[in-house]
Amino acid sequence: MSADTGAGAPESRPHTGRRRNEAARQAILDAALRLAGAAGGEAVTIDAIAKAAGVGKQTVYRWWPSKGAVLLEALVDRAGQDVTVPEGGSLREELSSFIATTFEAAQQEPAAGVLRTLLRESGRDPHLAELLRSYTATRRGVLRELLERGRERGELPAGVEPELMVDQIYGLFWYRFVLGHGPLDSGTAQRLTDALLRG
Amino acid sequence: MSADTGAGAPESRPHTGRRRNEAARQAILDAALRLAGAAGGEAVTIDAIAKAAGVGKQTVYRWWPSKGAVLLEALVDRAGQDVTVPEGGSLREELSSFIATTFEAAQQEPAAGVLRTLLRESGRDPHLAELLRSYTATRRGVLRELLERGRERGELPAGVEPELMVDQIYGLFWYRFVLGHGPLDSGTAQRLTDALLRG
Amino acid sequence: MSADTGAGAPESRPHTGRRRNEAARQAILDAALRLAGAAGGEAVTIDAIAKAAGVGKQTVYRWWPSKGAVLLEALVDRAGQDVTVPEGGSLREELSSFIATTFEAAQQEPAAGVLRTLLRESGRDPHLAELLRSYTATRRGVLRELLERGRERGELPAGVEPELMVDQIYGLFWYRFVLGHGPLDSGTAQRLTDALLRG
Amino acid sequence: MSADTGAGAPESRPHTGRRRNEAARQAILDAALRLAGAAGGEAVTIDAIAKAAGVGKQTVYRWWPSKGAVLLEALVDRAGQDVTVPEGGSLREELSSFIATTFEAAQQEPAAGVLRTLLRESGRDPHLAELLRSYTATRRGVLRELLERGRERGELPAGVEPELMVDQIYGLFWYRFVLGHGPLDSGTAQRLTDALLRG
DNA sequence: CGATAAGCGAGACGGTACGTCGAGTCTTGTA
DNA sequence: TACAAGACTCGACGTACCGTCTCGCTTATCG
Repeated sequence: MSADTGAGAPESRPHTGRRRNEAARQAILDAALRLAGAAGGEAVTIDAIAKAAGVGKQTVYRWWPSKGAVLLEALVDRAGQDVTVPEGGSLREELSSFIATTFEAAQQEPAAGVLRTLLRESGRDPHLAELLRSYTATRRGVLRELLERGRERGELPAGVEPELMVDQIYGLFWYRFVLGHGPLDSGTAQRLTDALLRG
Repeated sequence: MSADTGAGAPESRPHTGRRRNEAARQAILDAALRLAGAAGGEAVTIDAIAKAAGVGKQTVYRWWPSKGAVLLEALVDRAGQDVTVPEGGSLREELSSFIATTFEAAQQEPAAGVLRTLLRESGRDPHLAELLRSYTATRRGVLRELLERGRERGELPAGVEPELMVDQIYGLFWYRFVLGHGPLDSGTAQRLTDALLRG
Repeated sequence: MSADTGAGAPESRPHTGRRRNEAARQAILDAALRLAGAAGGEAVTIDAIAKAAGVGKQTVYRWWPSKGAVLLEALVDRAGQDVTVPEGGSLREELSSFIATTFEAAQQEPAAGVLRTLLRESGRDPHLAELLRSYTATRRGVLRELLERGRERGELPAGVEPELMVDQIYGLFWYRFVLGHGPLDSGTAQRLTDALLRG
Repeated sequence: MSADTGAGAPESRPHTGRRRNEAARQAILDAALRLAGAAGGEAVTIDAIAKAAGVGKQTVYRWWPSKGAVLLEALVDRAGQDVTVPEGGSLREELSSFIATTFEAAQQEPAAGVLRTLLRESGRDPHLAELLRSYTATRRGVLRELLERGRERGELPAGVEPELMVDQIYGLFWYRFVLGHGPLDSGTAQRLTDALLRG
């Protein structure tokens, strides 16, 4: 996400100069998460993040192209791992559990605030939109694998397309998350699962 | 949407002074639509709309609370009526047609640009978020009625919740519309319909 | 200096929109003078001027191209008029008095601070350099007229060039003002006058 | 000018580690001169000098307190020696020649650019202002000696103060050099000499 | 009719955040 | 210990929009 993670090629000039300050990176991500979570959707400015992290604004811009990129990395680093893929049950159980966990995790701060801010910023910032696209693709991939495993076990109704199912699930999630007109609780997760696996 | 010019309450002083300039209203809506459609996601500022409409900024603020409210009204006035509810077929036919029409209508300019801009602005502007909430509620209502009519005709599988179905449909639509990772064509509409009515 | 001073041509569209706020203009000039005088040569930032004047930064930039332009206008408006041209004496008396007054006026705050800041900024800002050039040209013109009047009365030694004399006077002034290695008092003014009129 | 590398005091540890790289010093001075001369008044940043010299920024700061100090040393080392004091003529001849040479030398690149940059920076940098003060004091000293030798030969008019004459000469020079409103040629040098020695 | 009350185009106003630039300092690995 | 490289904190820069507030003018309605 941030600096060159891959590289690998030892290009003769391995590195010169001062290294990236990992403490600063952590402080920035912490501050971003804290502000986005606390403000719950309020305006989170780069100046505020930098000040809260005790860091120069330039240090933020040096490593991230935009506010949203910071938040996305913060989300992935900090709040991303709490949706673990359930294993060892029927597809119905696994799917229902996965959906319920996703719903719950996304609605707790600071994740909820971060998601809202990400959505807001992605409208302005094409680069973030791209990052968000690949982030969601990853998430869809996880869910899709869960479904594929179910299909291999013969638990998926005939004629069902995993691709479409995945988008129905995440689509409903985002739709309700943004508009807030309906609940995102475990009951909903259960009913959605039933509807999807019906037939 | 805009301020009620009617003033239904029979106050002692019903109206004095110059009336609202309808031409200006049209020019503003036109300009908003044009900019949002053309830029296709670019920044649409109030200054730009006012200038493009040959209008003072105050004239915009006098009648609409925010940029987004202008766009929403433009959408409803101009690009809203092309999703007509199909009647006189099986539920499967009606639903598939409705979804396909919705998909298609939303992907043509200027509607697509306007929708994108609305989404973007709704993140910043709580007032617009509210408007958008009620706008989408209206749309959901239309779809829901279609489903209810189908249920009355006994065409809905048992145990199906229209509320959830509606959100699966619009959820998938927005999810793909925003991220653009999958198609929103008539084939998708058909497969989605099949999946929903399965069982 | 600031807004359209000349114009004159009534161009059919005399004016539209809100007028320039004269109070803001005064507040900005006051603040600039105060800061430049108090700091005595310290960094005077646009932000500081705007804040001190209770004005948005944009209002400064709307009317002046740079910090220095503000200061120059402040100088001309406020601190410019205290060097009055003496009349009704011998050239020697007039000149000596003019020089002494110039020396004295320039060394009092806020004028001194403003002059120093102007000099400093003119190095960075070509536009200000131009303004400063024309400002100093005006000042030279005044002194030159004084000399010409003396010449007409036959009080100027033969073979003397007023142009050169003017630059000797102002040159010495700026040289000592900037470097501070010698006094700029009435004694110096007297001796300089004597040296120039000798022969 | 730069840090005394000598370390004359016989401490127990006269020197440890790597010695100063003379090539780097030369490269820095070269680069500074080149940039100041080429840009002719443009912004000369420390980063730019360091990069142009193929040197780390720290190496500049290790040996010079500021950008201006670099430039001043460059000026003294490279462009300073071309104003030789003429000897063996009448005071009038010597003075006229000295002034003309000064005028000419200062107007050629890179000296002119360096002088302008020095002047500009001295406004920001108090340390440089001090250096510049002592540099100009040296120059004044040279000119003053020339005048004193003339006085001893009885070539100076009675009642003339060398101190004032020196400042009239250098004052006029800087004044015209900065503002550029009048020529600094040999004719001017001649007329200035005549004016100063009149009487 | 005049008085009063809007609406209008224009644009200046106080603010807030932006993303960039340069300064001087600090931290690497290498020489 | 100096050096090239380059990351760091800091502070000012000039710009972009925001939503509000005058201006002078143009319509309308009312007494």
